[in-house]
Amino acid sequence: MTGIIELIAQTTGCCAPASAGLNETEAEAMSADFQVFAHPVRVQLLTLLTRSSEDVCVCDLEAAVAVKQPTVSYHLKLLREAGLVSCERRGPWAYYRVERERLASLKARINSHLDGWNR
Amino acid sequence: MTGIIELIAQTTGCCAPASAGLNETEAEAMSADFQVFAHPVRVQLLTLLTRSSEDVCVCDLEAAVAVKQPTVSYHLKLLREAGLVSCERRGPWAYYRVERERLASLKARINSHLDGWNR
DNA sequence: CATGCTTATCGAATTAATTCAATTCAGCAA
DNA sequence: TTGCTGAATTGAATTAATTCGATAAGCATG
Repeated sequence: MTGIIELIAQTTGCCAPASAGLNETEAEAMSADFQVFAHPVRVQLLTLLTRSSEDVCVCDLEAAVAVKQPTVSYHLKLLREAGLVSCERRGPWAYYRVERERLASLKARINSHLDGWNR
Repeated sequence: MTGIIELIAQTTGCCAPASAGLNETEAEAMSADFQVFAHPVRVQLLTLLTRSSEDVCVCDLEAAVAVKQPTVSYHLKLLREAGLVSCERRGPWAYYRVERERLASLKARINSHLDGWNR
């Protein structure tokens, strides 16, 4: 027997039963993964860090981007909270490095998100 | 002979010459690619569209997400401007579809961004 | 322990992104 | 035309993200 939804769909001439969607929580998790890379300064910082085999001093990071020190610190904090970088103090300086494992798993997750859009 | 920059670096005890960074324009282009997917509603819409072999009526898209019609329209516009979807009017309805080629090339671009962070 | 240096945090302002009621526009039917 | 329906746009408000001056916290040196 035909359900109400389908009947309505027939009546209105549009709107098929229900769609194979993503629930909001999944979608939020996915978009959050992309968010991390959705700002040029974070992209620059991450690029710099991944390209360096040594830990990088914050002053070098600051020198490489076009924003002031507190802003660099802010973006580094976001990257830290995302688990993508970690830091260590050596004397008055702070040295940052990429957490390559964590970055790799985020990349893997993003790849699987992208794969989900193959068809 | 040693340049001023290096001298200063030596003096301060930190800050190496210059770093293998990304220029701002490149970084902006990269982050813009991620931006597209950085909102749950766009992720939901795109998922729905890629999973459907048929064009999808806007009313179906609206039914699948938790925002009102103008908001859906707004996000569809962004996806359209990114070239990822296109639409066609059939009578009073609008039907959307993924532009799979465009989506594929964006995905490829994102993959190459991610690859750039391998080391 | 005062000073200077580097980085993190606070707080407040600015800017950008998102949301939706109201309206407009387009297509269709009477 | 008139009225109806679905979708886009407008405009204004809200919310989120970014920015940076000022300040604090940590460390080393004299």
